Amino acid sequence: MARMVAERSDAIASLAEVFREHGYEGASLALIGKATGLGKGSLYHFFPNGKEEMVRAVLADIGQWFEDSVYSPLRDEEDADAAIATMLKETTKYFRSGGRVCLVGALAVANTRDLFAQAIRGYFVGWVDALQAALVRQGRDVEQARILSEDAVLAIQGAIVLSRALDDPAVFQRAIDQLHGRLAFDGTALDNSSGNRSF
Amino acid sequence: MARMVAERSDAIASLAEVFREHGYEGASLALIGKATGLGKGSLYHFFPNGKEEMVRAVLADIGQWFEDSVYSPLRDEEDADAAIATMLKETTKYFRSGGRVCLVGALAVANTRDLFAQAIRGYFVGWVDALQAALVRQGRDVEQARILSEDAVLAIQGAIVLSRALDDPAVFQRAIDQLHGRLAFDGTALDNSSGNRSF
DNA sequence: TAAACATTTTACCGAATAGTACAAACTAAC
DNA sequence: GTTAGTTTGTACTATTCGGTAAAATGTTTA
Repeated sequence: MARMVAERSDAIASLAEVFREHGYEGASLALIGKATGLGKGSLYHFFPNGKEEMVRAVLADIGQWFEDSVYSPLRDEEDADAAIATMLKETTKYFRSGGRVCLVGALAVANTRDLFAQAIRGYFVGWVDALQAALVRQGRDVEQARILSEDAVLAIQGAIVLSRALDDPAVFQRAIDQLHGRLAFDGTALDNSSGNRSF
Repeated sequence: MARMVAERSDAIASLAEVFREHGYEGASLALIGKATGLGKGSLYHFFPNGKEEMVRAVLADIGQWFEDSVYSPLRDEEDADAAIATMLKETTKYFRSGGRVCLVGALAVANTRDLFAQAIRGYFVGWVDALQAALVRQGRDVEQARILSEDAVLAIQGAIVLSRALDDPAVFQRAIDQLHGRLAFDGTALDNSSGNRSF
């Protein structure tokens, strides 16, 4: 094997950034080449299927990062509140308080959605499910945990949109603080049985 | 003038749809021509500055619709609760339960954001301010109303993203229902004990 | 060293891109 | 019916697009 100095994985961080900033169609091979420092030949050597394969690699990388840094703690950490706090902290850092776009979210509202539908769905299903698990571990009702976890994930996506639109990171921060309050277990969750039977 | 059948304004609905579906860069003149039924000659006759002017016209049209159908009632309707219910109803219809993307939101997370920054900002500022006014009219604290209205607007944007990602209109609907509960004035708002928890 | 393989450079392709120029066709007013 | 102005079709730029081909260079293994 030749020198492994320039591996496929080395390019992925740059690829992620250029797709985040310019979208799928907006990221031309010229831009990609400039961002990665690789010529077309190298790019097509590492990603024979072109831009589509590059995005898939980026999505896989992003998915792995979230799995390790967010989903896994939410699912497995004993202290559910701590796992949720970690999620909010890591998410804030990752999205740079709304200064950084969520590539998956951006792809979800683009016309290229169908091409990556499975990966996009997996990203969000993983997030919602993991958060739901943590909320249930808090002692919440399964249904309420479902609603609440969907609510939290969409709030983060919306916070990115709004804080970018208003060009104000404080909007993102306030949304995260709101979520902190809404997701923290305050004991009242146990009281509301509202006739739900378990099965 | 020649046949008045084809006026500038007649094309705007089609333009809005094609930009919604394909984004700014993705909407080629070929697609635009097909969607509007106009050739390049006509398009550049009505919009001498090309795609940029088309998007500006679409954004102005969207802004006017929201002003009339949503912001104005929120600001001026005596019954604040009714105005909020109208907002949620009209919004659900407009975005087709998440099946239709918000062009302004999509532009906000695209690289073309800077080009339309003012219009994007105006759209969201108008929304948040109008909703805040309605919430204050309910008797809420100004600060809390601000937080709550930001929270609602970003939730709608996030609901579009998530429901599209999961390809499930029910997600959007649940988010709207949640908002209905959160925005309805239930008297507890005066206690100021909800929301903010220390951590 | 030499063969085997990995990587990169360079030149190239056809198609599609946004935008321009302008003559033809149409419509309304007189 | 003529004229003046509006709208549209067509042909045309110049550039960029994603992608291909293959020779050339580099690296590792034997």
